Amino acid sequence: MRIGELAQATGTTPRVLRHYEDEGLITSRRAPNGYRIYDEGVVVRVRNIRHLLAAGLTLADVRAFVPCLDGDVVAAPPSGRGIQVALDRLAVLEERIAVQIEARDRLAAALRQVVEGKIRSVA
Amino acid sequence: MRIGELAQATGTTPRVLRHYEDEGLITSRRAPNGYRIYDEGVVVRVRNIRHLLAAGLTLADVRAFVPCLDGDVVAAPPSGRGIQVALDRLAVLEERIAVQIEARDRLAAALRQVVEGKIRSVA
DNA sequence: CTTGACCTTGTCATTGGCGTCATGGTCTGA
DNA sequence: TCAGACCATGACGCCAATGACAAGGTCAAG
Repeated sequence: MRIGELAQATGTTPRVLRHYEDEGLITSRRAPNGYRIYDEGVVVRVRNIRHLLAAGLTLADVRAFVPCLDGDVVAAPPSGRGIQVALDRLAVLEERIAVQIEARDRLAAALRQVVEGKIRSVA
Repeated sequence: MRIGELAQATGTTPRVLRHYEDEGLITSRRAPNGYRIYDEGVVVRVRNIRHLLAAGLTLADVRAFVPCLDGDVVAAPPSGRGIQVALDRLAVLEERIAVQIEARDRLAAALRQVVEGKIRSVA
């Protein structure tokens, strides 16, 4: 299949697929005219990449999963290194969430005070 | 006071303060030699900016608070527009947090499955 | 007079995953 | 044979708040 078809099949864009290739996450053969040609299996591979991204990993993280991207990510477990990367990323996510929650609470608290002050001053 | 002193007094850097000035959040007089000169009050102002940033607002958001940055942010309530901006930003924060939590849960769930699979296959 | 600590403006780099041109080759159907 | 749909590479834009330079002026102390 060609890049446009793969894009449609995976809900992405040609731009995205070329980017993944630049990043070494997928590969392609070339037709005589230079067009990229993909095997059917790449569909699963791209979907797995999208799953990992949706789970909060970065493309760099995903590279650690390259060896097992062609199967079901869950069924075909990643290497120990892949798991380690995932655990690290999980920690990063937790940290980011904690920071944002703190920020939200600060903002909400300040806002509450302000609004209450306004209410009191009006009442 | 000069920029270096203000930076120290507010726990920032000269770079940051010039940026805030470019963004119209603080002002300064100039000494004959071109150096920026700040009033004491600017210290509070910068601290308030930092508070708002720490609360997850952007510099653009902070601009809506400019009129009330010289007092205690909580004691001197912002304009209705300021409150609206803060509320909008709060919604953005909530949304971002929700997305990240979802991502974290997905990753954690996938990881749990993988690890359990590994354990079962070993046991 | 010189070192060195301070200040000035201006500009590029960073982080991430793409979107969006710009420019040009390739192929297909009417 | 010509439009129009597809493909190629390459490079800049974005969002945000700085960090990190470069190249230069200013001033106090030794």
